[in-house]
Amino acid sequence: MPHNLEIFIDELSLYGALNNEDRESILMLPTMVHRVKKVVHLAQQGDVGDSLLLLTSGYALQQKNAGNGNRQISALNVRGDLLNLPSLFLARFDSDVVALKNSEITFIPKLEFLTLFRKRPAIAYALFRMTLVDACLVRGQLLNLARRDARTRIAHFLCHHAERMGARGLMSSDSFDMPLTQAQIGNATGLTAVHVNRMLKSLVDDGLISHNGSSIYIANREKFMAAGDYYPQDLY
Amino acid sequence: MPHNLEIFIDELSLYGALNNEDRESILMLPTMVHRVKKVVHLAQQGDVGDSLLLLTSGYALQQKNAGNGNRQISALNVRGDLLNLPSLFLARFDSDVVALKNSEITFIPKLEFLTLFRKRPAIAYALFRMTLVDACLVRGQLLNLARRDARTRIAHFLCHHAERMGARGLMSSDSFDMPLTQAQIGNATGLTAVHVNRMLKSLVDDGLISHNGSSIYIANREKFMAAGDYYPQDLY
DNA sequence: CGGCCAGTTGAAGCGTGTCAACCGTAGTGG
DNA sequence: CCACTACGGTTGACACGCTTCAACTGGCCG
Repeated sequence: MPHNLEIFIDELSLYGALNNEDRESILMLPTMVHRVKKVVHLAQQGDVGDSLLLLTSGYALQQKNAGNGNRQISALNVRGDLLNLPSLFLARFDSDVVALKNSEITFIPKLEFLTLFRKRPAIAYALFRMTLVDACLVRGQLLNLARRDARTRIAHFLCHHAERMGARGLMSSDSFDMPLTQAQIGNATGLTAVHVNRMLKSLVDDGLISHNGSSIYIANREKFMAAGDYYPQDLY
Repeated sequence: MPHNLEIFIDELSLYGALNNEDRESILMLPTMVHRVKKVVHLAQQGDVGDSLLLLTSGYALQQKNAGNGNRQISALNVRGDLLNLPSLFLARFDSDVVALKNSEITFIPKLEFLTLFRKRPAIAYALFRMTLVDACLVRGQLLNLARRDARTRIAHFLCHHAERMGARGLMSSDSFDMPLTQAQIGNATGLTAVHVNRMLKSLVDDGLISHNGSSIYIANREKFMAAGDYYPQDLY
C-alpha cells in the first residue's frame, strides 16, 4: 500500500523531472486523509478553503453553474488528480468540486504546499506544465461540445476517459470503469440523459462497445476511436 | 507611442506585482515586430516555433480542427495577449494561431524569454497566474457552449469580448469593435452563420444592441448582460 | 415490503441546421 | 472608369437532431 503522496509524485513527475530531494520534500507534507462513502461537495464555486485536494482513490467531478440552474460538468477526475490547483494562486476557485461515492481525498494545507512551490523550482515547473496540459484538454472539450454530433461527442468523451484511466493503470484488457450515470454523462457532453441512452445503445448495437453496470468494454477499439473522432495526443 | 513590450508589462502586472528590475528585464528582451495587412496563419497545430507571439495591435484567433474538417475558434485575442504561451513549455502547441488583418505581432525569442522566466520569480509567478485565469475562462466557455441556447450564447460571447476590450481601454462610451464575421462568431459559438444572423437581429430588434459595420453599440447594458447570462467575474 | 433512482423506450414538438436565393460593398483587372 | 468577382450579410422554406414529456422496468437500500 503506497503512501498517498506517492500517487501524486508519480503523476507530477510525468510533467517534469523530480530528483530525490524533490520527492522527499513532497513526502514530508502534512496530510489529512478523508474517505467518503457517498457523494460529497468538497468545494463550492467561490470558496476559498485552506487545503489543496488530492484525489487518492475513486472519482471526482468539477462543475460550473449557469444562471438558469443548469450545471455543466467540466472534468471527471481520476486517482492522482489535483482537484483545485488554481485555488492556490487565485482568490476564488471557479468551479464546484464533488467527490463521488467511495472516494478518498487527501487534504494538503495550502501554506505548506506554497513553501514547497517556492523552494523547489522543479516542482513549480512541473505544476506549471500540468496546468498547461490541463488547459489544452479543456480546449479539446470545447471542440468536442461545439463541433460534433451527439454520438461522436459521447464516444469521444468515453475515449478520453478510457485513455486517462489507462494512463493511471486503471484499465484491464480493454475494459474500464465509468462511474457517471447517463444523466451525468449528458451533463458533461451537453446532452439530455434520454439522448445519451439512445446514443449509447447505438454504439452498443454497432458492436463498438458493451457495458455491464458501470464497466465498459471496448469491443472494437479502432471503430470506437473513429466513432469518437479521437486521436490520442501526446502532450507531455 | 509606447514601447511594444510595455503593453505586455501592463498586462502581466495585473497578475502579479512586478518591481522595476522585473520591468527593465522585460524591456531588454530582443523583439521583432511584424505587421500584417491580411489574415495570416502564425502557427499551426503541432508547430514548434522558436518565438513567443505577443499581439501588440489588432486581433488574433486561436482555433482547433476537428476530424470532420470543422474548425472551432477557442479564443479571440485582443491587444496585449500572449498568443502561444503554452508552447514555451509544451513540446507542441495544440491550436492554430491566426492573426486578423491589420494586426501587429511582436516576436520574442523563446530562449531569451525562458532565462527571464528562470531568473525572475515574480515574472514566472505572474505568468502562472495568467495561465490559470486563462483556463478558468475556457471552462466558462464550456458552460456557454453546452448549456445555453443560441441567443444567450451569442450575447454571452459578445459580453465577454466587450469586457476584455474594456479592460484594455479599447471601449468608448458603450461601443466596441467586433472584428469577426458572423460566420466566425458562429464558429466560436458552435452555430451556423445563418443562425447567428437571426439571433443578432433578435438582439437588435429587442433594443439591446445595435451595430454598424464592425462596431457594436450596447443600447441597454443591463438587459444585454441578462440576455447573455453574463456576470463579470473578478478573477484577479 | 416500499420507495427511490438509473435505465429504457415511444411520441411529439421545437430549436438549429441546411439549402438556396438575393443584396450591397470592396477589391481587382482590363 | 467600368465590368467582374468575391465575400459578408440577410431572408425564407424545409429538414432533422435533439429535447421534452411520459410511462414503465429493474435493482438497491432503508
